[in-house]
Amino acid sequence: MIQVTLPDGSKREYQDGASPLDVAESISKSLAKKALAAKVDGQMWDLVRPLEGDANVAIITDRDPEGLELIRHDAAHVLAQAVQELYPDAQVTIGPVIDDGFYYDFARKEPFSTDEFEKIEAKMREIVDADYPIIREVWDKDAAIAEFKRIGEDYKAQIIDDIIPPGEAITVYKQGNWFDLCRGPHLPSTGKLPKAFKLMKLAGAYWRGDHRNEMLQRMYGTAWANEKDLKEHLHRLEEAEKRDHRKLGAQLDLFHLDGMAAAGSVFWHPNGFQVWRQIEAYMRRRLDASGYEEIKTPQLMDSVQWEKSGHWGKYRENMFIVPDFIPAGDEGVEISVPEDAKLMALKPMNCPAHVEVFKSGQKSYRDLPLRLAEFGCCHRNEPHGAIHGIMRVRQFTQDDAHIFCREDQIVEESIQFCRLLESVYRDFGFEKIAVKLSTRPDVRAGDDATWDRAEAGLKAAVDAAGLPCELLPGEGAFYGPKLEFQLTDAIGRVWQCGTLQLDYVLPERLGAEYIASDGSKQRPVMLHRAILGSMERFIGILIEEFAGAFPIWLAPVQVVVAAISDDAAGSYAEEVAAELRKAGLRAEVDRRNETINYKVREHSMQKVPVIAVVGAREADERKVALRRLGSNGQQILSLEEALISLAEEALPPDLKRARS
RNA sequence: GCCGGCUUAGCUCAGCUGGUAGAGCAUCUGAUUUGUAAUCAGAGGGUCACGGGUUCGAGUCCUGUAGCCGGCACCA
Repeated sequence: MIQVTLPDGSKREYQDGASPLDVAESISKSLAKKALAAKVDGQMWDLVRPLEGDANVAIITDRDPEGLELIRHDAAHVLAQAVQELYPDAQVTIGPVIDDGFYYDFARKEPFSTDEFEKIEAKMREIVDADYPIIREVWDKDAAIAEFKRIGEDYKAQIIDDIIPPGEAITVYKQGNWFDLCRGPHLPSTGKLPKAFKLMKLAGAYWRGDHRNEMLQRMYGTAWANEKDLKEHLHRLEEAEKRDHRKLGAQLDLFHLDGMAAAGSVFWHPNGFQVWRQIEAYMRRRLDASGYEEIKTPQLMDSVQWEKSGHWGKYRENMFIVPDFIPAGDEGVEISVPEDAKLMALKPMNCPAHVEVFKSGQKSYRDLPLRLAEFGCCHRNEPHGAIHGIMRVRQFTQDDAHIFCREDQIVEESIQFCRLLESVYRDFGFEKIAVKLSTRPDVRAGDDATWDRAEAGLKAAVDAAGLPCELLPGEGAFYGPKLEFQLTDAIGRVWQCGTLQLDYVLPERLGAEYIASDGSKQRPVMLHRAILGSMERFIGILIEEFAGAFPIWLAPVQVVVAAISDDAAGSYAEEVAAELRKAGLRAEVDRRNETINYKVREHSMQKVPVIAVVGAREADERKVALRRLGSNGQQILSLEEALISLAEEALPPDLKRARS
């Protein structure tokens, strides 16, 4: 007999060899029906796999997150089986579960087409209807390799060969006459897979994620416990698409991109640049209040400078190189660069220039920490496939700063930085910030004691700011550990925004030093840090976060004064707008010959936070009718009241705080 | 950079199996002077991304290039 403890703490006895399904059946018929798998002593377990002794058993259904994961994993297997039945020349590789679904990578000469999805989905449904039992088998490693090779599945054979230690057994799951290497667990049979799945897209993916390997064909799918959840998911995707910053950028006339004229660079329009200016002004105030000094450094620097910093050797491919010579002035004459022309490079980052500023003149320990900030415009020649809207561009402006300090100041500076960052993000409305701490890589500069201190310092800093933090062991830069602060776009893609990196190497390479209290020359430590990351990316994320409806302090146009008829209220509308501008608001007038319905609709779609409607009545009584974006009521105020309350409302969050 | 897809008016898109382009919105003009999400009418606007080919004839078929989109790789 074995004793099973259920999640509620109750204990039951079963025959030896009983499975979780027996446990479920003994509890209730309906539970047995809903059961997908089990958790045995915290480990996922097939429903019909016999228990191996006394255990804690929890039955997993599609209500559990683990259940949904099982469904998606099985959907991947069913997809693979379907594809192989339809296309016997396709080889299977891997097919994991991802957020909202799964994918499967196939090797096949001929490209798949999304036109074939319908056929594949139909075959998948057939496999579900066939209700093949999914059977777990334990195979010997060498036998498994031989078998997968025999049936022509070279990728599978290679996976087994590479990841399974010699002598260890592997598990194979069979459904019908199809089988796959898999750790499991799985549903008891294919009939248990809800048909709430859908193939979503095709993509290329390198075998084992290495660009030197051949490219496989990846099929992405989504799978849910029921039709309703699937529908909701698809609806969410549709809604998210409407928030795409590229779409809204055009609709709200914020910016445009032109891949022909300037691939990867943004043409900011008045509306978009107004948002930029508000953000920049806000950041300046925050930096000024936090002991930073703003500088401006050269866009182009001599290649010699980049050689010294080490970028020329390692990152030259990503830099824009500009030969320093005077080309022939005549039209039609082909330009040839003289061989002895000096080379310059557009800066891909600001650090070396900031070190130059630090180095000019003598620095004393009394000057530290020295915090040099710059809205630095950088150029990086990114691979063309990497460019994405305004999120990943080739010209971008970092809200960059470098803190030069003594080693014993690192922790305090890091804490201050994390607190500042947290407060800034909160002002922009971001509550959830993903923080990653990347620690020492295998190949690194500096001794372990220094790394210990540096890593502990960064950890202490995130803790002090009250931010949860995930460790990424081995992911740090070779010169120091780093913190990354990530935000998520409308469809769940994660973007790095803020960063804090410790650097002992660059001050050394470029010979930065200060005079210590004992008169000796010392190396400062350098903290690279950015809060927004890049203006472009951050604005892109803001657009998606707010679906284009910026909070009033950021909105390009804060108030539109719409006249009901030009004859009756046109000049009063001008007067109201002038007063609003005097009160510091960004206001526009709409006295076009259009109906008020039309104007309200248009400015609402342009996501203007406040529409001030004025007609004959308002002009007579010197009032305004305010209509807020997203509500259809109106608020009638005297002009004076409106000016005071709107000016207060439109104040940036930091200035609002300073008031109270 | 790699795999796949896409590219028709300022924008969103039609254009069947090849017979030299069409709608809505926007723009302009006129009428209307309007009370909270589209007033009516008229007009202008396209080398169908670009280059080459097949064909009597190409937006449509083939091919090359570029850009964009979705992933992958990259992201100091």
